[in-house]
Amino acid sequence: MDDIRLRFYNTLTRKPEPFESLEEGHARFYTCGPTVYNFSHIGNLRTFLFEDILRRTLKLFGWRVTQVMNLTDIDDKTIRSANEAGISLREFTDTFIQAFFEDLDTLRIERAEHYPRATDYIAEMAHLVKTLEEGGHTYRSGDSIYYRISTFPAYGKLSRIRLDKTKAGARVDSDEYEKEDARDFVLWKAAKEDEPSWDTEIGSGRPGWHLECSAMAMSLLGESFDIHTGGVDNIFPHHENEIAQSEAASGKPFARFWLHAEHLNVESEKMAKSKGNFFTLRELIERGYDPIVIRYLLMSVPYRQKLNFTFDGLHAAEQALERIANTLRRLEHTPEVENQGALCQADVEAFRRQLREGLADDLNTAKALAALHTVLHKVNTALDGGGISPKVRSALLEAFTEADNVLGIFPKQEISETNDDDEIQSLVNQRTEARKNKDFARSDAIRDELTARGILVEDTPHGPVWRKG
RNA sequence: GGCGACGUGGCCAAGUGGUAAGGCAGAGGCCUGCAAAGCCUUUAUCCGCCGGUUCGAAUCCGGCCGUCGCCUCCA
Repeated sequence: MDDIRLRFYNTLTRKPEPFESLEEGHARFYTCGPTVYNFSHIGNLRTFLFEDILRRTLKLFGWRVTQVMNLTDIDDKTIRSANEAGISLREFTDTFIQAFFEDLDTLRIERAEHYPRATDYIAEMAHLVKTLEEGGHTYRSGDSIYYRISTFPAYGKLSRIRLDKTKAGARVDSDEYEKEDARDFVLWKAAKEDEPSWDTEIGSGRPGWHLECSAMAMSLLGESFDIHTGGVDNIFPHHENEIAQSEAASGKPFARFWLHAEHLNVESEKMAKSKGNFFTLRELIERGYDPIVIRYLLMSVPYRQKLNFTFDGLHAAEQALERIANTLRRLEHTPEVENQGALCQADVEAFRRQLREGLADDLNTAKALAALHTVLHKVNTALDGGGISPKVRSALLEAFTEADNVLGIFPKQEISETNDDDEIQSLVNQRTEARKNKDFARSDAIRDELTARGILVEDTPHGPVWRKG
């Protein structure tokens, strides 16, 4: 299985490329994180989930991973919202940073190694501007500092945008500051009275958005690293500007791979507050949806495809997961057989291979999930037929653990040993007794009572199995 | 106008030259005292349309139609 090579579609080259890390065995990547002025919506989370699959896949393929995800805790929106709430910026963003981490946990998204806050890296940002100034890439207008795009010939290499062909006047620049060229962007905003500002080596003010990511990425990962990710909307101008800043300052290539997650639509429409189809994770959970169902749905479509988030889709995901859980439960409650069994080692190996091939193919989660469903079907058939031998069964469980380390969708071990377990077991036993005596009226009555308590009983060839429904 | 993505059965979706994975939903059946779970059978001679290349295309090329995204701070 060592022959399977990880490949990613690189926005920079617009081609799939085999992944190699700059540092032997160590993959370093930077992911644009949330602007913490609100709760994360499912579109945000889709991108964060894609990054979760990325880091888990890198680990599956043997890399040590260092992931950095920034927290943008200073921008126009955070400042305005904090002012409206009448609290400090720090206090305001703390709340949403905490909420953000809660949402990650809810969706079983693994923690990155670093979550730098923009406001903790002001000195680094100022220093980066200083370097750019010394290199002649900037100019000042008022007390603000701008990046002069004409000094960076490679500008546009990521987005392949040609600024001279861009539709003129498509959008009026609302910035109050004076720029020499409409294409230039602000690195450093002059201090204003009602805004937070910092005194730095380049003067007093606050950082521009693009600057934050360049400074934090280079501080924590170095001037060159392996992968940079984000949503497709970041390609231009954000990532283009990051490249311009970073490479002009360091003289070295910034990130080698650029991976971008497509957006998510809701019921075929762009998610927007004005359309009433805007969902935060919290809202969906309040409506009674299991976070794992949401996770499954979000990963059922590969990250570079638009995903149409629908309630029908949520139901389909729910059913698919139910099927997975049922098979795992069957496997757990069915005794092993002495003979060869009806599932062979080769079936397990085929599953492991297909899972890896799917993930290696630019994180094709749809393919990976299909591989899982295929092996699950084989398991069910075997369980109905010749059974599964101890040897194959243990290989299978190992393969499942490996798969779930990447997918993260298996039901968690139910450790909820409630106080009435004995009572329920007693009822189940009484029902079994009644069935033995063909007293089906009584056995059905007991089953109804259990159902009312939220307990589902299933009669298997190996006796009754019950669970909380 | 510039750059780009996409169009596969009722729905989601895999598939990038060799003859349509998988899931959900529907129908019939097996198993079951009845259920539940599971299994079996069944639903695309066809992959937006037209033309071309090829022994052979959903997959390559050209045109058309349609949907969508970005074009200065929205994942």
